[in-house]
Amino acid sequence: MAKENKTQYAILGILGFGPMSGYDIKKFVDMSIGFFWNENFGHIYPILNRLEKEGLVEKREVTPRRGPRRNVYSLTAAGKDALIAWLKSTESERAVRNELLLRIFFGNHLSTGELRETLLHERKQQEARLEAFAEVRDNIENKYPGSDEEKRNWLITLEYGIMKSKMTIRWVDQSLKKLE
Amino acid sequence: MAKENKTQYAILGILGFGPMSGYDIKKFVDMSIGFFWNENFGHIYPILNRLEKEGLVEKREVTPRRGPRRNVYSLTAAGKDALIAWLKSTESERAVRNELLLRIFFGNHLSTGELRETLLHERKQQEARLEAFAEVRDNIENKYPGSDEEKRNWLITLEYGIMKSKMTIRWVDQSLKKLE
DNA sequence: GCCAACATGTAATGAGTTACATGATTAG
DNA sequence: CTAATCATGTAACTCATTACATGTTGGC
Repeated sequence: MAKENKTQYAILGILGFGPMSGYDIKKFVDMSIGFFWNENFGHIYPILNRLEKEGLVEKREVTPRRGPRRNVYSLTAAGKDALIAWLKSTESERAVRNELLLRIFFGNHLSTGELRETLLHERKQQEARLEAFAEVRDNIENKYPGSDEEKRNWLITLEYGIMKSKMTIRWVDQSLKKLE
Repeated sequence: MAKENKTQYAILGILGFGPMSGYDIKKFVDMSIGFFWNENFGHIYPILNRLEKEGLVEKREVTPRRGPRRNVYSLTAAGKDALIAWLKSTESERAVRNELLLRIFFGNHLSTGELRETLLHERKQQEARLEAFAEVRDNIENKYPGSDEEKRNWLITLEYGIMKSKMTIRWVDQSLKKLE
């Protein structure tokens, strides 16, 4: 089990909510944690295969009378152990890279107007995110059938997103003042 | 010029402050923008070579009477153009991945105590960052010989770091309350 | 009939990290 | 003398993205 591969932990964690196909996993990511996590098929399918070989997930082929065949995966006991081990570990993220800050840092090559545009573009994006968060909250509170604990944890991650967007907007506004 | 490669833009931007060796570039990153950007030699040297072939930077070999030989690179006109084109562009970052939030989202596999530990560990890290920022500010205000404009932009990026750490600490505290 | 959504997979490529290899100089 | 810092580079590897290939089903 390659330690640095984060996709595998995301997959194990998502299978912790119940058996799913690779296709389902991608949908799950996009619809619930898409605002702070991304995955793609070209990575999900090979890793599901590897996890199966390692005995961390179990494959069951489902061939319905109608519709294409699906591979439904579920967590094994070993898979749950691996998931929990990672959850308890406190390795920090290795790559710290903020492209926006890099652009600002090199901003002396731009005019003040162009720098303002860069900041305002970011502001717009954060405002759009804030609007999207309303929909996520609606999903959690009304459409999601999980336990209170699961909802609480989801809301905590959502709150992080909201606070970060609001903070970024505040930062843009005070930075624009500094450019005057 | 491969579009997705961010290291190349970081290198061009840093050479915008003056001619430097690959070694200098790494030091520069670590000492100034290390809190939001990272680079390593295994990537810097090959990319400097490629940028030279593409005519975006110019190499000058310096062999001092004492000390090892150095390759000092400087921005060409084409290099500056490429830098400015990237600065003006507004492609957003592709990979959005927050490992801490992923752990929280899967937190139903941990006890409340273990979840609290995860949050408190993050809180400690952010407090350490806040202390480190004091040193960065000192660097900017007292040791850095650049223009006022350069200092202002640097301080703006620093302020982002400070606000984000403070926000994260607030988020941890209110999340801990939700776990009670 | 056609497009969107369902469903799985591979191949090519690129980005970035880590380990390794080499050698000079300086400070303690 | 030895450790740290200066200085450059390559090789092996992993992670992730994108494009491609293939086929089904349901709705308009």
